Amino acid sequence: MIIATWNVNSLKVRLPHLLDWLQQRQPDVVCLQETKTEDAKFPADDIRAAGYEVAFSGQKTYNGVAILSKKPVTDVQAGIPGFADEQKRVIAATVEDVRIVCAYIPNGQAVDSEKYHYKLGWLEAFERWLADELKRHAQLAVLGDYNIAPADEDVHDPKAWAGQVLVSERERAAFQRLIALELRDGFRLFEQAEKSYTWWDYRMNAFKRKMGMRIDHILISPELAARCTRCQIDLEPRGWERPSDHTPIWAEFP
DNA sequence: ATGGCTATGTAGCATAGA
Repeated sequence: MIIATWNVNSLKVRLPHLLDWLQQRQPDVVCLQETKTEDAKFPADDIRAAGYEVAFSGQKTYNGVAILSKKPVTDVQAGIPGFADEQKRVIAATVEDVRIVCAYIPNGQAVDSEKYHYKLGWLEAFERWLADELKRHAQLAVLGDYNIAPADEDVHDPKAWAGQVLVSERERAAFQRLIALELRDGFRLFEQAEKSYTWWDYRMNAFKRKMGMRIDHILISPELAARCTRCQIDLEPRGWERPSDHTPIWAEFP
């Protein structure tokens, strides 16, 4: 089984890229973020025609998440239980024996802004919920755009970014609390190339200049980690015409 | 270099992303 995550930055614009990538990579499960599409306009028929079941929770203009799966999905849950949030940032579903959580964690805008505090509160609720999910599901995978670069090696210019949103202490501490629940950073289970990133700014040729950040992650429970044989960032779609600013990352469980 | 790009909603720019 291959599970993947990709912030598509508008599913409407990126649908051709998504369909090409599904055809090429043949992932079993794909988590999408920033679909920016209300449910009534979700392109479910195109995705089903490509051989995937799909569960989605979206809104106009902002946010929006979806889970695609070749196998049937059950127990679909949108949003964090008990946490009131207008923004469509989470959907979870079970595929075979694996619990999949797809998350678009808030950006936070700037340290100590209103949105930053929303991000920290959101992460607190997320952590509480995941602790509960871990008790119920031995095989748990939490995929998505975390909007946190966990360590300096995940940042192209750590000095320039020091203390800023995406790398600030409080955000990284929140990320480490997820790890402390007994979730592993799938990407770091394996040796990886230096300057491995999942997001590059559209401006200033950042992708070509390798000026990126690793902010999209696949966190997995110990039982899944024991089964994981590979975890890779797929750079190819970021080089396509009119790309998302994020590129997919996937993990394999034979 | 406090800009630089892209997407959306909506009709000339504002907001948001990261």
